[in-house]
Amino acid sequence: MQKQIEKTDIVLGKVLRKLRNDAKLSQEQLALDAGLERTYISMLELGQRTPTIKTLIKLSHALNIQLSDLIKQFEVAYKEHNGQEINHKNY
Amino acid sequence: MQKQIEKTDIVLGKVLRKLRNDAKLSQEQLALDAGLERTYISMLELGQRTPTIKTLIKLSHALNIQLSDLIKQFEVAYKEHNGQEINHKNY
DNA sequence: CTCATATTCATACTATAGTATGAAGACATA
DNA sequence: TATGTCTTCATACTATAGTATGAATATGAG
Repeated sequence: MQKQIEKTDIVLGKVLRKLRNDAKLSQEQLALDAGLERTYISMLELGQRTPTIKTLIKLSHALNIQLSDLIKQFEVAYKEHNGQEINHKNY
Repeated sequence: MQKQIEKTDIVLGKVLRKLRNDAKLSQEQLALDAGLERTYISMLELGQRTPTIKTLIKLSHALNIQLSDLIKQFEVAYKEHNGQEINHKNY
């Protein structure tokens, strides 16, 4: 019985990856800017970790975005993800 | 050297308490609705814990509010808290 | 192909989020 | 005083967030 990966984590990971790509940062650079670990960024983007609000604040700073905007994008992506599930394979 | 309580946690705790009072819920009722522990709600409101985004989602559902709205209120409260620090003792 | 950079995987570890229980304090109301 | 409801405190525990290191895999440029 391996660790269950939850949809919220998957969706959040995708949002974070998009924001990082938009900012043209590597995972390593983002990790440095946010004061986090290289591999932890990877795990977050893969939906294998659930960040605390403090970690999200660090990330939003490093990504030069408001935390509430990050969360808004998460909410939107979460709804879209729901709709997709009916007809698409998600990968 | 006791555990350092951080401002983000203090501010978030105050926001959560206000939202709960507005919703006219006891800590115990909110805990039940959100699927969390009675005492954990207390610790959150006292700024002694840093919730994950998953926990915040549970709380926002139980409080019948959008997560992004909760976060917005946090951001506003955080700025207000900054302003106060210059002239007031904060308690 | 080679070389460099970016990302993922594996593993082990430390710090802290969140559970669980009970008792102590606070604050009303009778 | 007493009784009930709500909140905090104390303590111990389990689950998981986040660190740390190195190697494996992927991707892209020359």
